[in-house]
Amino acid sequence: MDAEKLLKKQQLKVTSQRKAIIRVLQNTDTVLSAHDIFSEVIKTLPGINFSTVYRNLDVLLSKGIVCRITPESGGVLYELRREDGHHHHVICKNCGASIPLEYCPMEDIQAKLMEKGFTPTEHRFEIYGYCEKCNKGGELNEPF
Amino acid sequence: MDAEKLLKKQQLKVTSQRKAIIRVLQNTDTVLSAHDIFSEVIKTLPGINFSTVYRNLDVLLSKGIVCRITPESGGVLYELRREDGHHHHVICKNCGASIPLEYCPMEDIQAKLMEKGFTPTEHRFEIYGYCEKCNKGGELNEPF
DNA sequence: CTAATTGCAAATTGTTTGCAGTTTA
DNA sequence: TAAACTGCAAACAATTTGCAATTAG
Repeated sequence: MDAEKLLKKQQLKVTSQRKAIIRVLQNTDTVLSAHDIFSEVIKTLPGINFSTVYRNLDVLLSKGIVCRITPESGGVLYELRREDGHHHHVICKNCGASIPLEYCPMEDIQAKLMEKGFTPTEHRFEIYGYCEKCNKGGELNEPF
Repeated sequence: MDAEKLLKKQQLKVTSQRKAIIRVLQNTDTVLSAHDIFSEVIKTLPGINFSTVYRNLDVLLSKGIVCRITPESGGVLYELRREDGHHHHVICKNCGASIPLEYCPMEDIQAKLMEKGFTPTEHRFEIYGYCEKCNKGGELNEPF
């Protein structure tokens, strides 16, 4: 779905800034920091401000258009949320590649938790490591 | 194990600040922010500085004495690392209670990832919700 | 005694806010 | 044209740093 449609669907005003941010996220299969996004967007929209990027990532997040990833090492990363249901991430520590994972561990333990009187509302499951490409050839970056 | 032994075992100098920080973590079963820890430690060690707390949390982390939790909602939380092997956390969003979980989802998919050429190095699995106590009675805090 | 550690103050980073002008629906 | 959105500059919170004095081994 293109940027404009995504925005309209969520009843958000269609601005050039929002379209640009979404396009950046659409044109990559890696997770990006707010800074990454800003420095990409500014190429096509030289006037844009950092606060606009932050504000829009927040609204996109609240509307479920993007999702947020917070690696143990710190920092906050974003990616476009896939429309096809709940899933988790496998993320390459070298190139940032984000691979969706269908498997969800909650199914296996939901019942057990409820038994103990704990009511789960959210969970996160993320896997970090090296993707096929980065495994093999060459130098590693370790950006996070 | 008492604070002093923990430090000696990791070949760290035993200072009153480090002992105090570890004791705070030992005397709770909830996850704590750096700020929480600081305001607790300062009660017994009035002169301690925030930077000392941060620096020491870093060394304790690197030595595996504490572990770090970063909820999706932001912020960084710490708790004493349990000695008994790998485990994950179930955390109450109301009172911060941290319940260890023996179950680890990696076993179930490790092989599948390797097949795809992905080499996992780390992972995280955290569950958030409400513990038995908070489920029932009373007002909720939602501190994170 | 020497290297590690601490307190202090200042710097830095990442993010958020108020406001006045601009744009979208 | 009203409400939403943006740029700007300033504020902010959390964390880090350099340095001189202190302390543990």
